[in-house]
Amino acid sequence: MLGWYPRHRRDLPWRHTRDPYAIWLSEVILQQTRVKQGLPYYLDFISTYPTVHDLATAPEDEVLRHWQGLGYYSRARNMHHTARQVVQEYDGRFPGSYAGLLKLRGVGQYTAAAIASFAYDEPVAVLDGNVYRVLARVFGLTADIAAPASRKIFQQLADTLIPAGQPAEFNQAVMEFGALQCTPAKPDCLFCPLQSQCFAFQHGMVHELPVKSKAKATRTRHFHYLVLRHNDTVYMRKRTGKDIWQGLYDFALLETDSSEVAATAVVAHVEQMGGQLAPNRAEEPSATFRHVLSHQKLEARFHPLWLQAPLAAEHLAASGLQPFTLAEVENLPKPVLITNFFS
DNA sequence: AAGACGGGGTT
DNA sequence: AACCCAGTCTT
Repeated sequence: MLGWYPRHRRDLPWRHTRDPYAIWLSEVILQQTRVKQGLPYYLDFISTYPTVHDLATAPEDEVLRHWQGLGYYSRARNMHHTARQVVQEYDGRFPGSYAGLLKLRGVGQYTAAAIASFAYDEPVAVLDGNVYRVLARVFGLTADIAAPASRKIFQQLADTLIPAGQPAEFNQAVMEFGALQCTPAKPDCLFCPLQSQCFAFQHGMVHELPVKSKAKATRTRHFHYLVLRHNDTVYMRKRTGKDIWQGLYDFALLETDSSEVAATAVVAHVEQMGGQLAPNRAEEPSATFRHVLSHQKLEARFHPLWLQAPLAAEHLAASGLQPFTLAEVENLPKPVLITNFFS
């Protein structure tokens, strides 16, 4: 690994720093995210918030707006919380050990190991999708990598493999090797330096390893968005609660179990929110927007609805709706589905 | 231990 | 359509 890595490593900005803040930022962004997708976000964040103090003092909406489109938005909310905590309770300095880092919200075993090894040279092995795959193939481990109980098998092995004094180099090497050489599909076994010692290659099991149980099927949800308008105002709502897209803005929502919704149900919902529809301004609902999440399929239709008068303050409070101009909407953090609707 | 949580790229 | 990605948190 240590021979392969210097010859193949990509030149990435977070590889030029030992600053735990910058490393933490990159690692949180890269959780469940490919380097290619995360790189522009990292560059934006590190330039907008060069220090943990800059991030800590930013409003949450602004942080989410910068995160928009990257997905798994709890990462951004947890990251923001941790920045504030580091400033307020840790005097602006990140914990200096794996155990200390693990206490931070949004920092799990992988991220704690990454920061501890990259920034502090602590000899703890990172275990991400790449490392699981490389170890399973090279050593012929058949434990189901989707099962939490399998982690300790891989972690124990990985920890013993770290060469003395080079945890940062080794951890990055294995991940890079998994990302570029020992890929999930069509790994480059022909030119692999581990060919002769790789269990999977020697036993013709490259495509059977790693073993990973399949995820549960996803469900389909039907969204009917009520796009309430009055003159230049559009009403939107910040999503709270335990559903998807916490902290992002969308419209008043009528969720049904089919792609159709009765016009009377739409009117009733508007009136329940204190709205009166303007006469003779009925518009057809949009075509269906399909949006796929990891665990849900969404089918959304947007119903343009013109109000006769602005919504009163008491009704805004009750429904959670807030009035915005289109220019303001631009700066709100929104799910990609909503962004697609506007464009 | 199992589910929830995004969006984009590859095969 | 299935799989995967520099995973973590909640239940």
